[in-house]
Amino acid sequence: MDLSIGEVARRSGLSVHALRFYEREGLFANPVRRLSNGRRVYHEEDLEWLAICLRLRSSGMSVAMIRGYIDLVRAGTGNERERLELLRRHQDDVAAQIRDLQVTLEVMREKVRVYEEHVARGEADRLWNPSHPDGGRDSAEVIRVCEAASS
Amino acid sequence: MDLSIGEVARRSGLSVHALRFYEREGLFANPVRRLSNGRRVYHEEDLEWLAICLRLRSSGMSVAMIRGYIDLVRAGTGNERERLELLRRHQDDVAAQIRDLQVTLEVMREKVRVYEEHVARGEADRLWNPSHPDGGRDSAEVIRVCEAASS
DNA sequence: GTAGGTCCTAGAGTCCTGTCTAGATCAACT
DNA sequence: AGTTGATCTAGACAGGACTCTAGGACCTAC
Repeated sequence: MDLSIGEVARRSGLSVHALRFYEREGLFANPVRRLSNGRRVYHEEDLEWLAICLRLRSSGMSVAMIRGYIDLVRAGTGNERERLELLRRHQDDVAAQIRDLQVTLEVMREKVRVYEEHVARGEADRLWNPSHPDGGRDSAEVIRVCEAASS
Repeated sequence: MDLSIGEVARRSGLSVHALRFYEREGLFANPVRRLSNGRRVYHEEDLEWLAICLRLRSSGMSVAMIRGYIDLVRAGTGNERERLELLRRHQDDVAAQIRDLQVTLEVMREKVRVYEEHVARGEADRLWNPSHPDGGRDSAEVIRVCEAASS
């Protein structure tokens, strides 16, 4: 049931360096135990916590903020409202990120649509006229087309 | 119609430092023009492009990738397929980010729900017994509760 | 007993994205 | 004339999150 740092690295996707770094930064709730020879010993629950940790990180919570949360947990009972506050703030933050990305996704879809048309038109031009003259179509126009997609 | 760097900073939300930095990094499609005294002159279309730029940045496209795109644009017609490829990749990337954040949001909601219950229970305990004894409820349990929310 | 693989620590290095500083120029008020 | 405020350049500095290095220990297998 004991896991070595290499094992945890393999299963969590973090590097052993990152695991030691996270430990130094105080991101483990229960301090990592050691064998008599100094080697770290992890358990399944550490992997579970790491999975959450990675989710928090990938959703934009900084290492410092995660430590803030863990510090509260370590402080024991009595600060649950604070933890809840922190979690709620991050929840709101994630929701805001999603909204923003959805707008961006629409912008990207529109830009891609415009470019697809442009490329299709280019292909058509080429079919008609294999020497594909530039005919006044320059990069400035394309940029304008791109910008139009954002409005 | 001409805009100073300060004006653009104010309206774009970027700092003047960042604007000069973006220029050095080649993020402007049409090179920024100068007055005879060396000061930069911007126009509305620069602001429009900056708005897109900020969207690309905030959706995780690196400065280097944006430059890659702009380099294609500057190279003129003929590489539209490449640009389209690049835009599509980012579109997919944004879609993936949204999916991931939606999972995270669910996890957060669950954690918040569990904590709300926990806090409510704590309040109830306190009502029953104002000296709020710890009664075996320690931080380890809370962590386990948190982790449970992620499975 | 020695080669290979995993691990340890402390601390240096890297990459990205800005941000800030110093010293100079220029235009506009007072 | 002097002060203020915006701008310029080149380059130093910063912060976040790793990533890597050096030098050493330890275990296993051949």
